[in-house]
Amino acid sequence: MPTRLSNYFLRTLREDPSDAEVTSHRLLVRAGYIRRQAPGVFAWLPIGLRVKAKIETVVREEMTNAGAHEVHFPALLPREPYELSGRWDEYGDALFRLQDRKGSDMLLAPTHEEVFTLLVKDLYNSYKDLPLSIYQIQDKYRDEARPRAGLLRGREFTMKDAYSFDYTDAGLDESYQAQRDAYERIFTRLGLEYVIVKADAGAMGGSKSEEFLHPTPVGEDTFVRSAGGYAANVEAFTTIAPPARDWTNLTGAEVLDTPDTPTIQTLVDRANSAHPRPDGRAWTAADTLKNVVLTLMQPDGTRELVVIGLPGDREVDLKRVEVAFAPAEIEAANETDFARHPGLVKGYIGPWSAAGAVLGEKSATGIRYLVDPRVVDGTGWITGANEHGRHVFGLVAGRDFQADGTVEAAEVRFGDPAPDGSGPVELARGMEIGHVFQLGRKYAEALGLKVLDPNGKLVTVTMGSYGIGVTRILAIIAELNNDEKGLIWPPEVSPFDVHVIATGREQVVFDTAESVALAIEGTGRDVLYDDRPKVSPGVKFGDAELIGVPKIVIVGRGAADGIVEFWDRRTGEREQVPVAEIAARLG
RNA sequence: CGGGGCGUAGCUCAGCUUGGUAGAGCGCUCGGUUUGGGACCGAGAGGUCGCAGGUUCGAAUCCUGUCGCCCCGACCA
Repeated sequence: MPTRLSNYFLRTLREDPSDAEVTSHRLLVRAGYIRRQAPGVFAWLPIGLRVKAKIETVVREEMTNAGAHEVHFPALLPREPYELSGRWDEYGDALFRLQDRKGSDMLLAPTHEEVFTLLVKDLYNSYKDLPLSIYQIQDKYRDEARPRAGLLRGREFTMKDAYSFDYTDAGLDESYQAQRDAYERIFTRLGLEYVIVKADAGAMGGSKSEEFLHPTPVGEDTFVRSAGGYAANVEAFTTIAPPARDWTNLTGAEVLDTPDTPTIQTLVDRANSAHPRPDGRAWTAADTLKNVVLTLMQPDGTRELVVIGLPGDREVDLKRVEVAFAPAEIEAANETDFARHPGLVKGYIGPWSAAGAVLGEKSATGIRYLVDPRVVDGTGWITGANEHGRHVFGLVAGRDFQADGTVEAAEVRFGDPAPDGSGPVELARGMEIGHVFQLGRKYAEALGLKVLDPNGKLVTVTMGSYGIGVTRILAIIAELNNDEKGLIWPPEVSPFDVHVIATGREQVVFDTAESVALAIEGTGRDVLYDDRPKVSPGVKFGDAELIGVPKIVIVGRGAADGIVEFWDRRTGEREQVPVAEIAARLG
């Protein structure tokens, strides 16, 4: 039977909801697909559920094609597995934690690596059982600091998460590739533009990781790409270190007075006026070495000071720093930190002073000192002399100071060279719609998942994890497919295939509409039939446009003559069609 | 966590500056008319003005506190 609007649980709103800003959120609420329950938490109404199911169908079909089997875990889980993997602590405030009546800690899962691993451990113990790929479509919970943009960034969201289990690295590569291929098919079928970028494996652990980003200015990920085909999340971008230089002909370092120069700009100005370069070229920010003091807060509560040295024309990219020091949290050093290290003179910090090394694990302060990869041996810098109002000029890396290592902390800029030599990169914004990871043995090791290999040896299983944000995809599709009147669904995900409208008061209209709806349904299509009596045509047309089913059939004034109208929601074109031909006309 | 905005009927909002019996449009109910672009007439139902305290003869309105929501930023495997 067609779904009849007269008794469907659907209520459209005439006006935009006041708490919805972004288009997808606004339209999905207004057209009766979802309702907000709490910040970042939404209820799904029947028509919304249909769209969600359509997307899930595409995902399921491609998971099946990739050889993965569907399972379903609870969202509510005990603490223990997450304690064993370390994520109970590492996940921090983003984890929804709760206790049962006995006081046992539980959580609402942000992802399910641990329990999938334990399930396989329970049931499998031979290499003959592998490879294995299993997946679920489940709601995930993350207590985001600031949920926003409706479904695009919620605290509860539906995700397809798949996990692969292999006993060899080559097997993992194959399983990973199968999921990656499936993702390409899924996004292609859904008509979603995507870019595959190298990603940081982050706190998930593991090695190889790629993100599927949908390029959009409202995306919250920044990625870089080169004309030569390199693509990476900025968090995963690696800087090419220039070759080390010979310093034998460089003059010695010299401490000079530079009063009132606490910032790079004031320093460059003062250097040019008071201490011009011998070769006549002006000093620039790139000649200075900026030293930023940060505090690392480890999950176990330990606090460490670290100083990062980078060219003065580069800003620190906090996201990249976070990645570099994960899972530690980064904070700016506070007054207490400076008070504890009188050797650091705020505004004039450098790795060296007339008295010797100031930064580095073997220095007077013992503070770990990491530098940007561009700070190679033989490069000379203007940097703080650890005396108020004084800088050291011509301080040469490798000769005058030693760093404890390099760190990817500097911002990535337009024109920076791609690490694979494929040319300069440009920056763009994208929204993460999928993520594939080679987890390796982190979880299997922590939870003891081993199998006997062909030689009878116990080996730790290697895993992959693969996520797709189902509800986020739904929101992006809505974001991409609409006009000022409402939604316009792509056929593959539309809640219904055809929307039949009966408009008029004569019985023949409703009789005709009824038979047309049934006839169309008879061809295997889902039909939404607006059979509401006493609702004016304007309202029905408006609702149809808002709801966004791409194909609309209007049964009205031509009904008595056996004529109905086909209305293409996307183009707005209308066409008179004899009743007998309408089902065929729908293609 | 920092900055900004907003809490009044189911929805969207006015009223607050300058204190005096709670408003509009839409939606909803009943009766009637109307039916190809959000119709009309008549009669209705519906609100602890976010919450608490204070000032006052009297508070939606002024003061203090508090809670919540939205937006920007920070944060975001």
